Amino acid sequence: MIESPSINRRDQRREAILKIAQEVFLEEGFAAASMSTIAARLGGSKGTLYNYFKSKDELFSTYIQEACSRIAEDTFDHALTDDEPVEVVLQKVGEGLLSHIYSEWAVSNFKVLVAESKRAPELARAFYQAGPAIGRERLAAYFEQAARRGALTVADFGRVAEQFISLCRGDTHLRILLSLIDTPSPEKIRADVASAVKTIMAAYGAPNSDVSCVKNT
Amino acid sequence: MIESPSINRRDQRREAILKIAQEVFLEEGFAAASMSTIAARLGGSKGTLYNYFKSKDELFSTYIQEACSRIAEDTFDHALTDDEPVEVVLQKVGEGLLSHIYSEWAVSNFKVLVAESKRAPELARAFYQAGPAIGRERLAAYFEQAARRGALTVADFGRVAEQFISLCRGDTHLRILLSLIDTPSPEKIRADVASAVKTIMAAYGAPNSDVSCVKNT
Amino acid sequence: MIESPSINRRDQRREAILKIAQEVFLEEGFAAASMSTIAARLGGSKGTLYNYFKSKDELFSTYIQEACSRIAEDTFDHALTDDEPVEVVLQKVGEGLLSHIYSEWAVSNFKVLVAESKRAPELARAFYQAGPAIGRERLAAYFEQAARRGALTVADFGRVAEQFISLCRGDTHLRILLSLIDTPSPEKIRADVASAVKTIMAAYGAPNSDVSCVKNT
Amino acid sequence: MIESPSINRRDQRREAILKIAQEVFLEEGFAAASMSTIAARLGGSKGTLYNYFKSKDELFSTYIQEACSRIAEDTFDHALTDDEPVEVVLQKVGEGLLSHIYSEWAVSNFKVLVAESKRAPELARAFYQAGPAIGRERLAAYFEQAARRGALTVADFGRVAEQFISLCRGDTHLRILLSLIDTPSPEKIRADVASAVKTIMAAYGAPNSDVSCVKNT
DNA sequence: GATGAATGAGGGTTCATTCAT
DNA sequence: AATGAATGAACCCTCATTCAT
Repeated sequence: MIESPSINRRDQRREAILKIAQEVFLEEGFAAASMSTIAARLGGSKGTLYNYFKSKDELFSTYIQEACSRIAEDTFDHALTDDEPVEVVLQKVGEGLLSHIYSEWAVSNFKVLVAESKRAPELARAFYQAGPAIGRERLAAYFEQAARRGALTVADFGRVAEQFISLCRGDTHLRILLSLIDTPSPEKIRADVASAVKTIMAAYGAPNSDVSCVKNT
Repeated sequence: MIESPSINRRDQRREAILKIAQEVFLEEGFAAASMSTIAARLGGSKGTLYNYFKSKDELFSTYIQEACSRIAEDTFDHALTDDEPVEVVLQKVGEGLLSHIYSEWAVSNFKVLVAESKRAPELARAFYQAGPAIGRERLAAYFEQAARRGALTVADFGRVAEQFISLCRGDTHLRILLSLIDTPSPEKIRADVASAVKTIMAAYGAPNSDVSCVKNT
Repeated sequence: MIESPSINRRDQRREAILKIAQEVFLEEGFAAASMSTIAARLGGSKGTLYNYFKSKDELFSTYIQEACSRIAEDTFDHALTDDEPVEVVLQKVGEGLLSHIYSEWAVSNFKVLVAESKRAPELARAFYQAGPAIGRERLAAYFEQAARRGALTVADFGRVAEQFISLCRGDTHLRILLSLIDTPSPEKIRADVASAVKTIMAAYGAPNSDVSCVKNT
Repeated sequence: MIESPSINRRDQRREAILKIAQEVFLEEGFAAASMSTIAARLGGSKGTLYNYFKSKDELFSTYIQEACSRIAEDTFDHALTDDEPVEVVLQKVGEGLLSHIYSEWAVSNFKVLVAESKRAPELARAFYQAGPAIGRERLAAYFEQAARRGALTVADFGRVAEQFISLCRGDTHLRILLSLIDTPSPEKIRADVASAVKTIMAAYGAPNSDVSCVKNT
């Protein structure tokens, strides 16, 4: 019934190592991060690291994969409801999205992935599948429903989903990646998203909808 | 009046070093690039490198700065003319823009900058100012003119410029940064831009314009 | 009278460890063999190894000593009979000897001993006493008997025994030690021994003997 | 005309490194020898070693190859003359041979080669070709000439050459390889060779020869 | 100005060994 | 008796940097 405590202990240690490793990788990037640094911060010896992970590469890739699984958490789902006007839904979704991808963790993560993408494209792919790809698909599905309801006049749902997300990110994401600005304030995020929503609605909103709002329900 | 020839020689050598350094940095990234590799490719000795650049860091930052100055080349100017319909102009501009930022050189460059942005944010800033910022300003100026002419109903020119560029990049830029895809084909670029143009025109095109095209000229 | 079963168990485990250790030492040599490898193959933990053997050195030396005791098995005795002509006896003995010292096990063993002889000469001595020395003595005793019978004209029995063995080994042993050839075929062994026998008989055979000397050929 | 002194210097340094490396390899064997040890004994840094040799393996293999070329020095040629009786020639040759292969250098060398022969059989082969193989061939050629002169009744020259060498080595070589005895005294060598010569002559000496054959015994 | 030998700190990794459980 | 996590020293190797020539 009860898991062997030793297994628990081992898992805990492993998690602790991964946590430290994540910190160091995020701070310094893969190449500059050293196993010595990680071990020192862990308060353990380098040998211990190698008891849990075969190599620096494996440690890195394990961390990335765990990170990916964390990304998939539903940034979208709870917001993607037909109960509210499209603008409202998009605003919520957009804000949630930006809050997530602008978080310090996600940004550092992304930078590391970009830096190592040539060396380890499969990690980058895993990240993309777990994150951006899923988000876009869900949003596209929402657009499809909205179009069926007549709330939007959209033909290529995937494309418009991509466009909405791109509009939300705008230049800001780029500037964050380049460390030119810090995490934007909620107000800035709200404004950027509002702007994106306005453009999308202007382009694809149902023309006869007074307030571009779904009437039913 | 005449520069001492020895100084000329020195400059030439310096340029040669920078050229090689650029190649190596682009291929391997800052951390993985080694002074030995650069010297070997140069056909010179490591000592020589240090005669021209105090350190690896200085060599890197010099290269980035030179790269930035090359970015500012007018991707936009020749296309940004009032002589053609807005859609046509935007299509041209968008294609030119994407061709540029999707070029192998620009992509590698950008990756390196992202990877090193924490270590050297001033380089990233220089890049941003020399590249994206200028492009956006010029496009904004064009939108302003177009709005004055009545060809567009745009209030915040800078914002729409940003939106247009973001729409052009879409997800593709992201996937390139992650090494998930290679440089897109001209057809793909054309289609992406066309999509962006359509959206922008749908959102901001002058309503009474039949073909959303400026009539004069 | 009866050994405690726990002690039996302990001995069995100890033997199992030695068996695995032998395999690994033979395959990889002392330096390259690691306690981790041995433990892994054993299906146990490294800690267990240290419960049975104080150190890697002790494990190694125990294995060598056990190996030595196995060497002494009578390669010679059954063949060393006065019932047959000297040539026949020598041929049999020589073939038995070479088959033994050319076996994979003996070769690997010998290589390891040579490699580690400086570090642990007492092991090498144990091996030599248990193997080559005994073999030579028995052969010398046989020569003595043969000489008494008049079948051979030998004065220094030990010397001739040594010579016969050396002739049998020839260059082949050397080449095996250097991994230049694999275990020779029985035909090759037979021929080498025949050659050695012929030389020994030519040098030491009783000239007028029609008892101890094969007539044909 | 004059070699660049810098090249000379480099070569000298390289030779110095090889010399030290040889010492360490001979003392400790390949596996146990460490680059740190070599560097320390050299009075230089590890980095320097790697400026001259790409890896420990390359350093080792270079040393072995240089050692091989040193082996080929004519142990035999000057002695292999037809001007003297066969016994005398063989005695000289045998003593020269044993002096050489029993030298501390050759013994250690051989041990190292045996230890590493699995890992690097090509080195072992190079050694064998440069040393034992050549020696045997030269001796075989001498036997052929002697047989033509009627001084010996030998059919298979190569075989007898091998036999003579094996007889010379006897058990002594084995015991040296196992570190059971030190380099034998000249007297011991002389006696061992004499014994080998006697056996060979007894077996293959021309019976009626009064020139090349010892009469007594 | 150019060289390239030399350095030494630090990289990732392995391994015999210990010890609490 | 058995485990296996932890250690830390040592391993081979790389690299930015210096300096005498």
